[in-house]
Amino acid sequence: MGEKAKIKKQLILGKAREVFVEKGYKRTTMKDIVEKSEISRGGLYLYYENPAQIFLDVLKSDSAVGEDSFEGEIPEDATAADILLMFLQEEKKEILRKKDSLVQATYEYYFENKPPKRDNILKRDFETAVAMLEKLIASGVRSKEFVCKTPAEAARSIMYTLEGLRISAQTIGITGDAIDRQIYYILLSLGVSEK
Amino acid sequence: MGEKAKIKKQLILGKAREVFVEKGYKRTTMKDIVEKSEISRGGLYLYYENPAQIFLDVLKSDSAVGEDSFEGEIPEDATAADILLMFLQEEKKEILRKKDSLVQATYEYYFENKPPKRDNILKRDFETAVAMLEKLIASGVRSKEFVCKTPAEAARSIMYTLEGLRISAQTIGITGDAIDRQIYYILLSLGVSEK
Amino acid sequence: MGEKAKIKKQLILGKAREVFVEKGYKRTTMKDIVEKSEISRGGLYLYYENPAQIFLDVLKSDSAVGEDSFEGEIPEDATAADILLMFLQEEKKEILRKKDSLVQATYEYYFENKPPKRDNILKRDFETAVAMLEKLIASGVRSKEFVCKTPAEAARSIMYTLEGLRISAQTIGITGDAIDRQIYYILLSLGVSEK
Amino acid sequence: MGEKAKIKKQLILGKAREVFVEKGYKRTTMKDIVEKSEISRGGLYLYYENPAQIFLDVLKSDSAVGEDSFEGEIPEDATAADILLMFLQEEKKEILRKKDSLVQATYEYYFENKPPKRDNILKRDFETAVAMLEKLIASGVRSKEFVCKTPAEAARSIMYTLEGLRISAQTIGITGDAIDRQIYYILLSLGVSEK
DNA sequence: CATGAATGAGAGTTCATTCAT
DNA sequence: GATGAATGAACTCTCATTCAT
Repeated sequence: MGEKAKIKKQLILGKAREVFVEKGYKRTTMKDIVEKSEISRGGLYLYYENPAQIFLDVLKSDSAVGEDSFEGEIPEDATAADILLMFLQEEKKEILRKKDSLVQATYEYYFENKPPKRDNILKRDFETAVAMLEKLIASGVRSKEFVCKTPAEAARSIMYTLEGLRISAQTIGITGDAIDRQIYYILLSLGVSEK
Repeated sequence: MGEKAKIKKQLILGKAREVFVEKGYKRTTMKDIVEKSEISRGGLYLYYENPAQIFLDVLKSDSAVGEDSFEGEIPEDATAADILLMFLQEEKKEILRKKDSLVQATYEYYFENKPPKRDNILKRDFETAVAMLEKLIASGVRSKEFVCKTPAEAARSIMYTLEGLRISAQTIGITGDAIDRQIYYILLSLGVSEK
Repeated sequence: MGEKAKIKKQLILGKAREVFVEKGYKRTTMKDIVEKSEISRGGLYLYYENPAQIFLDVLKSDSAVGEDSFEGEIPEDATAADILLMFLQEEKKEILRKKDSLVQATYEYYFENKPPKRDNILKRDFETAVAMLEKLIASGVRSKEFVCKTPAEAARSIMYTLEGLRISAQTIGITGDAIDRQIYYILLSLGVSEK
Repeated sequence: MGEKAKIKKQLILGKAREVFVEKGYKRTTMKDIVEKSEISRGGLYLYYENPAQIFLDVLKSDSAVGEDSFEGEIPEDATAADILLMFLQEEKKEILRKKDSLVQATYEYYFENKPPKRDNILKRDFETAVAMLEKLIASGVRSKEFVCKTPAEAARSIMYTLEGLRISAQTIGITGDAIDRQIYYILLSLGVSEK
């Protein structure tokens, strides 16, 4: 029944995700998930021992989804600057998308459950993105599109800026324009002049 | 009366701050604050109606403290780059300081209590810092220390990066070295070469 | 499930009734009911959201009980005066019965929860009794037992008098004799002379 | 300082009355009275040991007011029927007057604090009114206005009816018309035909 | 006498978790 | 495996009452 269990878990996860998106992590109760999933109270415990476990699984499945969603859409002849711009604009959309976002819940979760070093999905995703950006920048430097002595730090800087924008969107609020200006500044810092 | 009440509020605030630092915002209960403050259950309600009110006051008093703490220490002959570096290193210390930090609680609070536009202390502090940095950068440009076409965006970029580092410290963890490298990259972006 | 729930509700209702009888409406706490019912604190909330809901259900079940309890006992050959007397003496018993009476709690409930027009059980019961009395008096008039030009008002007058006796029993106290004298006066007013 | 104390008590009583009228007996808290009276929390306890004592005093002062308020207004040449009608119409007004009425609070008080036999103000007032009515009816009988064999019971019947109307006004609601019809029925029962 | 800050018992309510069926 | 009724600890908040000033 490992098969059946997986299907059930998927079902729970999907519904739980909706709840987490809507209410964040802390405000979500087992009851909420039980009601959304149309599963029995006891049934939930057959698959998950506590709310944290559920959330972690939601996060995992989300992380898996995010990975390949980007790659496919890149045109053959795209320049490094094109790709970077695409990436940043994708991030912009996600930052502005308040609804249907796990951002808040994720932060909340990590506030409560301090980094278990390994198995820190957030960190893995972050590092993956950094590595990708670094390669991209390095390639842009090679093709003379970018000017950058430290692609590794540039990549990290971009990621921290995005992270800063993301959290700011949740707390102090942020406009699309403000993000655009930051995107512009990032490209500027890499020596890209015209837009 | 008003005087005494203020003193009592200060006392409660101090203790409440400790609790918020330790447990974050959501996990903190009135009971926690009551116990720490060595005040009676009902007594707390004489001064504050709910945890949100207490937290906001803690935040306010913290914001007030932060404001003037920096100014005094700047040497007369400090260059713009010196000052910027000092500011960034101050921030570094604060980012790394897990204990005695309200960061987490603050984010949690703003997750729950969405932007009251005005009176958003976080935003006000952010904008104040941006304005200060912008002036600093502009002055650095004038003195030929910095190269920067868009001081406003540069200032914001620095602030978003710091915000990204701050939240990362709470979620995926971060080292002092990593922050140093970002500081270095910021200066680099402003055209400062030797360190 | 629905079946079991109903049985449990009945059980709670029975115990809650005891508490309401003993302590009235306002002084009754959820805790009281919980303790009497030998149910858990949270358990009660599975069936009822607040004390008002419980009380209303107690009232409903009581109202249902009262309805048919009277009819069956009337002898075939009873005259209108006989029946009226029987009714009044039944009421007398109830008025004097301090213990096992929901009267006080009922009044208290309706003080707090002002007339929801429909669904006002008290009113419904009152009007039902008025209608019954009116028919009875009219029939008595036809059979020359009673003299009454306004059976509708006579019926209401009887009911208001009973209500007055009932509340007086709870506040200023009342004796069986006093009620008897009022019963006598009622019959007298309807032109019934010998007793 | 017995004099000063009395003045203070009067002040408290007046304000407390307002609160009791507005919120009833049980829902009224010491806090409410303190706030309305603009007296200190501790100060209240200097004069009254508990809410019951305050209410009883309010009731007493009210009872004193009611006593003489009626007598003065009777015209010299009024017949017994005139006076009775005046009395009943006065009562009607009071019954309909939901606001500015201590009725509910009074019932609530007597529910909680069972009749101390002596010193039952409610009873005393009731009996006073009964005695007055009895005299009135007897006088009416002598002047051939009324037909009544048992003025004592007639008087009591009127009072119970009024009591019934009063409580009904608070629970199931009642219209002015309905009261009028009862007044009409009372007069009819006393053999008064034209109105 | 008078004050009002402080107390603490106790009310209502919620929720993660268990366990008999 | 699956259910959902039941549990009880924990939380928020209120209020009569006290007592140092």
